[in-house]
Amino acid sequence: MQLPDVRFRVDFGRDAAVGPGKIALLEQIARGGSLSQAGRDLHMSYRRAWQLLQSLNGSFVESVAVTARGGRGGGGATLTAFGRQLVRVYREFDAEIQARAARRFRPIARRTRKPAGARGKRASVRRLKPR
Amino acid sequence: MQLPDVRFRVDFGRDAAVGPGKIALLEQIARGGSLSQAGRDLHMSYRRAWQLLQSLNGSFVESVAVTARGGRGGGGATLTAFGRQLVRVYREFDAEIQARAARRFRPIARRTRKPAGARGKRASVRRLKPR
DNA sequence: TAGCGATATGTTCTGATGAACATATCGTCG
DNA sequence: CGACGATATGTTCATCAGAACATATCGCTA
Repeated sequence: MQLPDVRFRVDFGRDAAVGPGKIALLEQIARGGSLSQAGRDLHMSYRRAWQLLQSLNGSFVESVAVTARGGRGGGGATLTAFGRQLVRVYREFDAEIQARAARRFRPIARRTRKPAGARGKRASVRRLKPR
Repeated sequence: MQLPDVRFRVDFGRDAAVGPGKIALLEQIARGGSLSQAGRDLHMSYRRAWQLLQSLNGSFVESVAVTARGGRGGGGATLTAFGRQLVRVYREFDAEIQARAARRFRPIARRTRKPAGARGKRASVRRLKPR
């Protein structure tokens, strides 16, 4: 019996929303100090990473990350205090939600259908979406 | 200051997931007793409604709704007890999440940027995405 | 038994999203 | 000053989900 996983995003009216992708990006920026590096780590194009950050910075009156061009290392990106707060709040909420979902959906989760041949017995491996 | 709205879906391993769309569909089925009618109400094609229901019924060991062809009215669809339970649990969880998000994200929500000209003062109306 | 309304399911078209590619620009350091 | 590494941003291409369209089928009812 595996626990349910809740994927969510928080909408702040009109055109301001935060979901798993943007938060993961911020976390990678915090870790590597670079937007392009974060993009590579998350297997997304630099353009996409840049767009997500643009969206975030445009969603709030305060930026979540600042970027620098040129200089030592060619540039870089750093989270602001507000950006770090956003990540923290999101992760706290995330943890809370997962825990509560596990309890609420227990009776439902135990009635999910097994993926065809998941019962101890190993069945013919069907490869789906072979990319 | 408008409250944040959390959109989420619950993943039960591999290929079983429930989100706002499927739940709304079940609610409409419960209301109208018809799959095609539910599709019209939710502005989705009958095909899509049918596929969502297929997906749901295939996700659990027990069906969430049963359908009938022919007969008085041409047929119909009805939620099972399990289907009603799923909707109930989801909605309870939903309400809980919205309430908790409102508290957690209060400091974030109050820093969202206004959609340009939302401050009492009416500014030049810029029409975005004129459809 | 013919007709109706709803379910069932295949096929095709289309719009949106992201990937991929291509440059331009910036500022420090050797 | 020239090169390097990272940000900044436009353009084009591929991919996929959903819409739209098209039938087939079922079984009560008139």
